[in-house]
Amino acid sequence: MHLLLKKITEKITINPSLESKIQTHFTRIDTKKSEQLLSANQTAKYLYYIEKGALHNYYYHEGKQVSSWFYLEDQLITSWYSFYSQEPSFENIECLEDCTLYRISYSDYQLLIDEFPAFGNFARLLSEEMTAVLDYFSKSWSFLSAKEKYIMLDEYFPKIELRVKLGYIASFLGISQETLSRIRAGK
Amino acid sequence: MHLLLKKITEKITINPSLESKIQTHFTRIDTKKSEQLLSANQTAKYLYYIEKGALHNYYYHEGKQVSSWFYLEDQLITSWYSFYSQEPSFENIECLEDCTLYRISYSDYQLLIDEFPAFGNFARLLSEEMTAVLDYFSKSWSFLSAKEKYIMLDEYFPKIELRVKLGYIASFLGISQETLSRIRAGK
DNA sequence: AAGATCTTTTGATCTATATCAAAAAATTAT
DNA sequence: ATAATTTTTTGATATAGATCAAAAGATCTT
Repeated sequence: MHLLLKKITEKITINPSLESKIQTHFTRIDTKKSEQLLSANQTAKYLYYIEKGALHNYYYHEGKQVSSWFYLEDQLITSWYSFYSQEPSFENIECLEDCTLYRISYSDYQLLIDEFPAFGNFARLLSEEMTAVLDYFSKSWSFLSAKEKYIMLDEYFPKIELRVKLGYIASFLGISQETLSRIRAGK
Repeated sequence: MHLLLKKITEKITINPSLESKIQTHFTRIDTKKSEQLLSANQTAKYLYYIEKGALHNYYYHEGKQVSSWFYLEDQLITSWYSFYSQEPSFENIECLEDCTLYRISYSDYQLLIDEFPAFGNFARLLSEEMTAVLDYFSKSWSFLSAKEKYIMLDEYFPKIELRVKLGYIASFLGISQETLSRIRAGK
C-alpha cells in the first residue's frame, strides 16, 4: 500500500482524509501466474496497481493470442477502453507471474473523484499520461521494421524478454514467432 | 462559440460564471488551407476546437509526410503527447481546408481546471475519451490488411476520401499510395 | 485557353516477413 | 532421472505490398 500511495503522491498532494479513503477503497489481492483478471466481453470493473509481478492484456486474432501491452511493477493496469467507457472489453487481462496487486472498483474510483478534487486531478493526469503514451507509441512504432521494433522493446518494457515467452513478445510486436527467433539469432 | 459550448455541455454542466470564462479564454481564429498551426519540435501551446474545416497531424518518415490522424468538425485537436506533457512535439498540425477554430492556451486551460472542478472533469473526460479511442484504434487496426484498413477508414473519418488527397490517406493507413490506388480500382 | 504543376493510375519487379513443417532445446510432471 | 509437454530454432517456400518508372488525368497559373 505504501508504494501505491507513493505513486499517487507523484502526481498530487494527499491529505490525511483522502489517504484513509484510498486505504479503504483499494484492496490488496495476491494472484498466481496465469490467473485471469478480466475476460473479453466483460466490462472492466477494476483498476489495478501492480506492486509486484507482471501482467499483459491480450486478445485473440484468428485463433491466436496477441499481447496488446505488458505491465510491470509500479504501474496501473486495466482495459483502458473498457474501464473509461464502461463498455465490454475486447481484451483479456492475465498475470504472467505471481502478483501482488491493489485494486479499486469503478464506482469507488468515481466516488473518490467526486469527493476529492485532488483525486480528480490524479485521475485526469493518469489518463493524460496514458493518452500521451499511446499517442507517441502508436506513431513511433508504425513504420519500424521487425528488427527495429525488437530493439525498441526494452525502452518500454525493460528486461521483458527474460520474463515472458517469445511468442507473447512476437505477437506484441506484430511479427511471427519464427521471425523474432531469427532476429534474436542475428540472422 | 455556441457549438463549442454545446460540445462541452455534452460532458459537464456549465454555470454562468464558467461559461463567461470559457468565452474569454477560447479565442476564435480563421485559417486558410495548408496553414500550419504547430511544427515539430515546438511544444503544443494550444488546444483547438474545430467549428468548420478539416485538419491533420503529420510527421516525416524518410523524407515523406505521414498523416497520423485526421480531425473534422466538432472535434478537439492538438498534439496530445505534446500538449499534455508540455514536451516538444514530434508532429505538425496543418489545415486541410479553410477552418473556423476556437483555441485555448495551455496555461488558460490549467487555470480553468484549477478554478472550476466542473472544467477539471471535462478535461479528465476528454483525455479518458482520447485514451479509449487510441487504445481501441491501435489494437483493432494492427492486424488488418491494406484493404480492410481502407474499408474501416470511413468509420473513423466519414467521407474523408472526398476531402483529402490519396497520398495523405495512404500514409495514414501505412500503405503506399500505389497500393491504395489499386485497392480503390478494385484490383 | 495553354502551359505548368500536382495527383492518381498502371505495369514490372523486388523484398521483408509470413507460413508450413520438422528438429532441437527447455521446462514440467511422474 | 525419464518421459511428456511446451517452447524455440531452423529450413524451405509463398505472398502482400513496397519500390521504381512512366503515363494519364486534374488542378492551378498567367
